[in-house]
Amino acid sequence: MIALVDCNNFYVSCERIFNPLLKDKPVVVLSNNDGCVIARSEEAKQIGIEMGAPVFMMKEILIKHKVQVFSSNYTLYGDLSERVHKLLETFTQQIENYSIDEAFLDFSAIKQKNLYEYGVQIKSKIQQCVGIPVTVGIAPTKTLAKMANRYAKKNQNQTGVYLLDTQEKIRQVLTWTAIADVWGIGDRHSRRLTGMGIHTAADFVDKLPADWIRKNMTVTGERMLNELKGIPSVQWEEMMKPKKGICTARSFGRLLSDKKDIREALANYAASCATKLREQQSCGGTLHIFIQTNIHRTLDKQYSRSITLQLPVPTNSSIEIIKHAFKGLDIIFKPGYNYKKTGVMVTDIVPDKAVQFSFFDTVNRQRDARIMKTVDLMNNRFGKDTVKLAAQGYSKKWKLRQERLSPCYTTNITQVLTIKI
DNA sequence: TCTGGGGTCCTAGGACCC
DNA sequence: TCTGGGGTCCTAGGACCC
Repeated sequence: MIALVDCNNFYVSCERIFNPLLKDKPVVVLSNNDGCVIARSEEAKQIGIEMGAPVFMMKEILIKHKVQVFSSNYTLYGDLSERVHKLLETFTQQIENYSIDEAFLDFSAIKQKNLYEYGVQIKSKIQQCVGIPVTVGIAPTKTLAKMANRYAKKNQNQTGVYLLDTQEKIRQVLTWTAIADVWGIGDRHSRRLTGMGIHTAADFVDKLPADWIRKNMTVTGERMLNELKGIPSVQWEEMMKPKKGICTARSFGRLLSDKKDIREALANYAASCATKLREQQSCGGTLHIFIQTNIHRTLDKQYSRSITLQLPVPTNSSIEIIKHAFKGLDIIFKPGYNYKKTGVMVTDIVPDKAVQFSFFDTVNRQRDARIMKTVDLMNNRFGKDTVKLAAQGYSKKWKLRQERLSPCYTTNITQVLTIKI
C-alpha cells in the first residue's frame, strides 16, 4: 500500500503556526508580486475566493470579510516543508518527496497491521512536532492514494485519514470522484471526456476501451487506467533526480524600460540559476534569455523575444553565466518598451564531474570554482546574497512587490530576536 | 494600477544514417 | 505492376503537475 501525505492549505498553515490569531479566520497567500491568490484557508474558500484569482479583482470581497492577506514567503515555507519531510522519513524508508507540501510513502515494508492507525499516528506526529495539519490517503496505487486523500479532505465526517483497502471502498470513491479531479487529468482532457459522457473516474474505467485511451491519451492515459484499477503503473522516484532544466524568471514589481535596470534584474536571475546548478553539482551548456512586455496592458506596444546561446564549455559559475546572459540581452533588447519580465533558463545540464573541456578555453575554471565555493559557503551561513557580484547591483528597481511579507521566523535569527523584544 | 513561477513527460515529424 | 528496411537524433508543441 502507498500513502499520500498532503499538508492542508500549506502556505496558510505555515503563516498560522507563528500567528495563532489567524486561526478560524479567512487567510490567503499571494503569488510573487502580490498578483494572484495561490493559497486559501477553508474560511477563504467558503466565501468564494477562487484559486489563482487576481488580487485586484478580489479587493472588495477581501475587505468585506476582513481576509488576512500575506505575500508569499518561500524561505519560511521551504524550511517548514523540510521539517515535515524529515519527520515523514521516520515512518518509512521508502519515501518520495513529490512537492513542497506532499510526499508518497511506501507502506509495503511496514509491519503494523492496521494501516489506518498508522496514518493517524503520522498525522498527529506532524501536528505535534511541526504544527502543520495534514491529510493522509492510503491505497494500492499512487493515483488511488491521491484520490483517497482528496476524499478524506472533502468529507467532513472523515478524520483526515482514509484507507482504501477493499474493492467496495475503491468502487465507491471512483464513483464519487469527478473525472476532472483525477490526478493526471487536466483541463483539456476533462472537457473532452465530459463531452463524451465520461463524468466520473468510474465512468473512465467502465466505459472507455483501453485502446481508445492509448490512442487518444498516450501511454500516460493507459497508466492512469491501470492505476485506477489498482495496478501500480506510475514510477516510484525515490531519489531526487538532478534537474534537466533550471529557470529563474520574474515579473518586475513595476514596469521597466531602462536597459540598466533590466540588466541588473537579469544578472540576479542568472546568478540564481548558477547557484541552483551548483547545488545539484551540475553545469549548464545552453542558456536561454528572454524579455517581454506586459501582455495584459493591451494599449502598450508589445514586444517579446528570446535567444538561445550555446556556451563554449558547460559551466555553473555565476561570473560566466552573467557574462553570457548580458551578451544575449544586448542582442534582444529594444529600447522604447515597457518591460514586465525577464528570465534565464539553463538546459543541456551535465554533472560537473563530466564536463567536456575545450582545447581553446581561456577561462580559469579552477580559480572561478574556488571563488564560487567560497561565495556559497558564506551565503549559506550568513544569508542569501551576503556576497554577490557587482553586476547584480543595488538599485533593486526590479524587485518584487511584497507588501505583506511575514518574517522568516525559522531561518533569520536577527528577525526572530527582534520579534521577541 | 494591479494578472506567478517553476517543472516533467510524451508524440509526431523531419533529417539523417547504413 | 512494381518503388527497402531498418535505425537515431532533434525539435516543437501539447498536456500535465504543484
